[in-house]
Amino acid sequence: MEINEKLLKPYNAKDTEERIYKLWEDSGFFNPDVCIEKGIAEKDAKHFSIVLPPPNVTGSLHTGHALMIVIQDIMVRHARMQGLRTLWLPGTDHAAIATQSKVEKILEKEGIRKNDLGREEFLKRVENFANESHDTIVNQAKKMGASMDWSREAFTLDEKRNLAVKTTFKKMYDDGLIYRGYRIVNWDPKGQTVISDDETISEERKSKLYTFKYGKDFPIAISTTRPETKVGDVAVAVHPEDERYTEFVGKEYNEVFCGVPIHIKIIADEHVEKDFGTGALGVTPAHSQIDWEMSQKHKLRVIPVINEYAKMIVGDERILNKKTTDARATVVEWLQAEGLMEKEEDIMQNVPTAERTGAVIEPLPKLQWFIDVNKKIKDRGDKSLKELMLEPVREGKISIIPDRFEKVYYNWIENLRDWCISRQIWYGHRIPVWYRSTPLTAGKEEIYVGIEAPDGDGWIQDEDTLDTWFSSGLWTFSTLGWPEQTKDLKDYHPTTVLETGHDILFFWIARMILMSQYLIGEIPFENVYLHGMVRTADGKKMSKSLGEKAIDPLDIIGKYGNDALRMAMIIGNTPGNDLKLDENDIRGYAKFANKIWNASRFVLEQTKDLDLNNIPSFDEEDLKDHEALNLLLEEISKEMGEYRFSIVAEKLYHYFWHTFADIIIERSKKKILENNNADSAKALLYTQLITLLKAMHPFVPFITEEIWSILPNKNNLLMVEKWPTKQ
RNA sequence: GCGCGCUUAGCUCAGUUGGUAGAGCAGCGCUUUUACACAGCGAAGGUCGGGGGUUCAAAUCCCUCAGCGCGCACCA
Repeated sequence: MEINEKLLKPYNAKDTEERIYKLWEDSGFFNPDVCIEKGIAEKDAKHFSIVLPPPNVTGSLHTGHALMIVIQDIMVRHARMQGLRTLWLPGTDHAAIATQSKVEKILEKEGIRKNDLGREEFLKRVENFANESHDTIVNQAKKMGASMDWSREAFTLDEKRNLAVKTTFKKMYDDGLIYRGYRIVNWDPKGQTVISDDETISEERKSKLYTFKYGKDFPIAISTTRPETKVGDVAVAVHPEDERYTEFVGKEYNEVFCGVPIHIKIIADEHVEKDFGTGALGVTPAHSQIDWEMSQKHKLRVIPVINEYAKMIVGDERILNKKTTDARATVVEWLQAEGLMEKEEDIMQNVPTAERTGAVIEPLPKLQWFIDVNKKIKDRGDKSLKELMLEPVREGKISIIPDRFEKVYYNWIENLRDWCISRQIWYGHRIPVWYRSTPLTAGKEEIYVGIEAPDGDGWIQDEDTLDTWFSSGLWTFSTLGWPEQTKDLKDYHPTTVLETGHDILFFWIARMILMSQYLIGEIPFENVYLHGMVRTADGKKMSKSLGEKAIDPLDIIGKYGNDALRMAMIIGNTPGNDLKLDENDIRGYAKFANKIWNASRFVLEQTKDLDLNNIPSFDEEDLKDHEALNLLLEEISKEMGEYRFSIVAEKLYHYFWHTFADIIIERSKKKILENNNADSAKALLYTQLITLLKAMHPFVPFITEEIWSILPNKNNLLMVEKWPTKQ
């Protein structure tokens, strides 16, 4: 047999990778049905399934996505080689707010506002953008070598997922878990929508704490950072045990605050901290969460004074229609002029901002849809959603890697409040609720909740859409066909591993556990593997705002090859810890690919006359190395099962280079040249190469598959060979 | 305020039941030997953040302090 001429040239990752991916894709082996049909996996083999955390259709994939694809592809390829029924299900996320605001920004450049277009036309634009992003993403994922079953691809906003969403909404509504309520919510004045608690980020900012009285004769001074909201005050709260103020509790006062008449009652409430400011708190029920709660308890009036654009809606020309920040300056001036201001001090304050738009959150009272996380659910053993989320992790049915995140998870659930799910944006799953008020309903509104629009005239559907995480929460089973009881659902759920970044533990993982436990009464996944954030060499979080410093995964792949990027992302990267990605490392692992290529060339040249049907036995020296590799296989097989990919990759790297290439190949040269146990040496070269190609395949799939394709007596693709065990 | 993580060779990081410190990259020296100069070989480099404790033995367990990072809560 002649040496394949490919081997005579240096390894060219760029040319090879595209060809190899096509080979895999055409083989159909990404689809477990094909694997079963062709005898790669047994029909009754254990399943191994992963749903891809769907990338947002907001553009393209970044290094974070590349990392997630690499880790999952390693798991999936390893499982497939073990003969498991292996499914990796891809998809994309409509990412409601993120995508809509992206398109709004693009339109803005053309001078178009979404209201100019109208809902329908705007949504068309968003869908076009989403489709383009989707195509880019799929293309990129393929370039990254992802062995996903594209035939099962899903989208969080396609028809099937929409049915899942509506079915869920209706069931939750019927069970009394979804309700409509008027209360203080996080309003994003820039995004013009409500957002959930988890979508806010608190930012530390310098701020001024003002201490003053409402009027000259008012007995108590209060402290606040937002004097402009005081036109909506209805009470002053003091601690019940604060002796300074006991005599005033229960008294009521009329004042005119910066031109606005206000009526203030002095109340006692344990929420108040005696030591903060003056120990007295002006209660603004419409614009503060805590004040709202106090107002409910003490039966106080709620007076909204700020609107959705963060502008004042009360007062005279000095403050009316002014932005809150401008109104604040006016009120401060007025307080100073009136001699009411007692103190102005600089403080550091944590201000909640919107995760997506960066705008300062304006707490506003609004009528929104919520999920009740505390209500006991009858057909779930009288447990609440909170308990359903907590239980499987506590009982070890779901294990989180690294396990320190279990504590974080518990802590989040303990502090969890009802989940606000309605959003005032256009792109997303429209809330399946219809309203009607007719003379017959006597001014009261009729409500209909259902999968389809109700019969009859006059019904108007809720304008709002659902929080994007509502549909994401269904992902492990909506992708498998639920609410239909499909074969896939039976075959692949609960999924084996959920692999994602630790930053979406609450957003997504918790919501998936909630939905799965509630809707189908089982866990969504057995294991959660959390990777860290990808950072640049100087420690910055990799993101587009970094511009040139951010590494584009496709650039890197073009330059050094996918296999090199994979090794750089896996070695030295442990779950939960951030990864600093340095181009130098990637360059280093490109050398490794080259080493594999050259060593393989040598082995294939030396063993071309080897009788593969009758491989000679090893001499004593070679037998030792044969057994050393067996030992290594034993170790790494165990470590693969423990998700210790960094260790495995490093061991394989080290063994291939410093044992196989440095020692075994070097020794074989001498033996073959001197014709001293040359057969044994050749046998060892060949068997070790075969074994190492298999073991390395999940980590460096392209180059190993390419070398495999050159081997004389292969019967199939390397990707479906059996994972090597002791021989 | 509560909690978590990190601190190991110049840089980036491994180090899972405690048993004489590991890898990659960079740097240094030598070698163009026919798989590979996208290489090989060799040497150098660390009181494992400080202090204390448990132990025959601690990077590893416990306490404490410090620096950095993160999460949650508060946010008048």
